[in-house]
Amino acid sequence: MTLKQLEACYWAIQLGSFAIAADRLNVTQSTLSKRIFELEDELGCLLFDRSGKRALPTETGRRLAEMAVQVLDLVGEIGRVAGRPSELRGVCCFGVSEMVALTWLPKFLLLVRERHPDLLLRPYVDLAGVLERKVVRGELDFAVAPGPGREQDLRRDLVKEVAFSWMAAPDRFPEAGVLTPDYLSDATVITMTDESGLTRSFDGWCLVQGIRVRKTIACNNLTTIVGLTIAGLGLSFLPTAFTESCVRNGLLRPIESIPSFPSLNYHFISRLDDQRDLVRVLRGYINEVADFADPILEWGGGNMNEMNN
Amino acid sequence: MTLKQLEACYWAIQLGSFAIAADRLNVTQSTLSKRIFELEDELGCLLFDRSGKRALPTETGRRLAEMAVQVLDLVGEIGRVAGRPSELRGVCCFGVSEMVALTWLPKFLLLVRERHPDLLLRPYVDLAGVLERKVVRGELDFAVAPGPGREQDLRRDLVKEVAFSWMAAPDRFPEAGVLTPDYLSDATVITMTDESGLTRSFDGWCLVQGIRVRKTIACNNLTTIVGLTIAGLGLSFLPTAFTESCVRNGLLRPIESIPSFPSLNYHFISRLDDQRDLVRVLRGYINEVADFADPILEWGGGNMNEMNN
DNA sequence: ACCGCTTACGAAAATCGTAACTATG
DNA sequence: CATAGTTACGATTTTCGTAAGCGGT
Repeated sequence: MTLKQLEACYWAIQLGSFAIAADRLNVTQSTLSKRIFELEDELGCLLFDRSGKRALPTETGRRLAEMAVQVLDLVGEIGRVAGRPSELRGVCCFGVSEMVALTWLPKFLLLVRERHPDLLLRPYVDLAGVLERKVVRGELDFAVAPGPGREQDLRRDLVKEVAFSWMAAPDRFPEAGVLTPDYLSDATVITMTDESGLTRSFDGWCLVQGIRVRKTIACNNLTTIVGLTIAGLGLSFLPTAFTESCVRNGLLRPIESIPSFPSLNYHFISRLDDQRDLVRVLRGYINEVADFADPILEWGGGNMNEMNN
Repeated sequence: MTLKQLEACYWAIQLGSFAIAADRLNVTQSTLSKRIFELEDELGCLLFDRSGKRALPTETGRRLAEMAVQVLDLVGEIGRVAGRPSELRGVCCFGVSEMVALTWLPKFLLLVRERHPDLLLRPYVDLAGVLERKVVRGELDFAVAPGPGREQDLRRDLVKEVAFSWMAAPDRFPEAGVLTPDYLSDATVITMTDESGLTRSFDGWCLVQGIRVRKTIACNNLTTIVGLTIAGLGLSFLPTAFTESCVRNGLLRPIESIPSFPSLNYHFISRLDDQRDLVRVLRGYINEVADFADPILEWGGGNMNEMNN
């Protein structure tokens, strides 16, 4: 019996698929299949029922997985206790919301490349809801996205509270004005599409305030929304820090609202059953970079100004 | 990190010697040394201090061993839960007292050879005290010997209570006599040597009875003692079952004593920290054969009778 | 000089991935 | 016919034992 076999069996059961488990362990499906077979062979009992299309774990398999995770946890702890510098290798697929991609991600990638040269990172940018589902399925190792999410059974660690505020092109909103529910119900609001954490937050806010917004433009791309807002197509709620340069350059004006738009908590989202060093270490790095990273975009180039008529 | 590495580190620390640990794991010292080095290399810290002659575990090494044993126990349990038939392989060195060697051992060896053809057994016959020390040192995987022993830190599982009685050649003791302390203090008693469990029991018995035996012949070989007793050189206390054929053939006569000689508990002796399947399974077999095995020797050949003058 | 551990090296075995294959829905 | 898992097979890698080496007592 080897640790690799136990690992293979455990993840195959947790993720419900040989293929996804193989991906996660950075081996081919053939290798994973063989490891599981070896384990079955040694134990002399079937761990999976292969009669159907998918391989379903048997009762024995499930019991084994429960014990296997204890073994794997212990082994991970041994490494930690011995003060191993956690040299991560292989491929790590993870998800980020667009705000994260445009602010924390670059520093994060630099940090990881510096500390773990043999780890290949594959960031995947999408809306929070999509990311969460992919983490649940095991297609992503983790995600950084605004919460609260819809999926249960995910571990969420607060990374940072991100302040949002309403924004508009300066000529679209009275200089000293305050955004009231009344005004809002008549204005065009540019939101992200449904799966987005921002939109979820917005919907909740409207519900609580009793506001019904009539005209919305929904777009799945935050950068585009900023562009549309700068172009004067409507109001939007945007991360304050993220749009700081726009405000500084006079492209956007933050608008006070009553009540103010709530800040949004960004989380490091991972599977509850995922005790891997990979996840633990990268979680730490995300926290590290979230405190300092600035947006990578400088808004306010010539073209933008030309659009802004 | 592999299970083999953890196993190597654990036993090297428990047994205090690479060489003995290697023996126990059925690998060469070179292999064990390399496994430990690989582990140290991966963890990036020393597990042993090699400055002296022996390799002494470092603090980190000791902590690792504590966690490693948990891992190994769990893995063993996984095998058990999955209903593995425990195919034992390699070499197993174990000790038996002479009584055991001449009664239970043959059936035990047959049983093991039948159920585990790939396991090579190396029985080693010696006195209980010697066996115990070798188990402590790790030179023997286990021993079957009469208790109570001297060594602490050994696990003792009762195998069987063995009845003893005083024996003498028929013409050396009055037919209907009863052995009294008085008589005993004047008679020649044939005992085993000091390290023997029988002798320990005898010494204890004398102490409690307040008997001081003046003339003793001490021999380290039970079969020889039987022969000496048959030859009429003195009294001895022998396992009742073991000498049954002698009594039947008129070579020995059991002598009632007041108080009677206590029975002796034979134990399966193993290290407290030894959770291996090997030990667990063989312990079961010993219990199995101890209930049925008869002595392999038939006493009473012609030569013996000639001696008995 | 002996004992205990390490190193060097070659043989044997295991591991792993590509690609072809089978079965299910 | 697309998806999920298995099998075949060859190449790389790992593992292991022999034998020599090395340092400490």
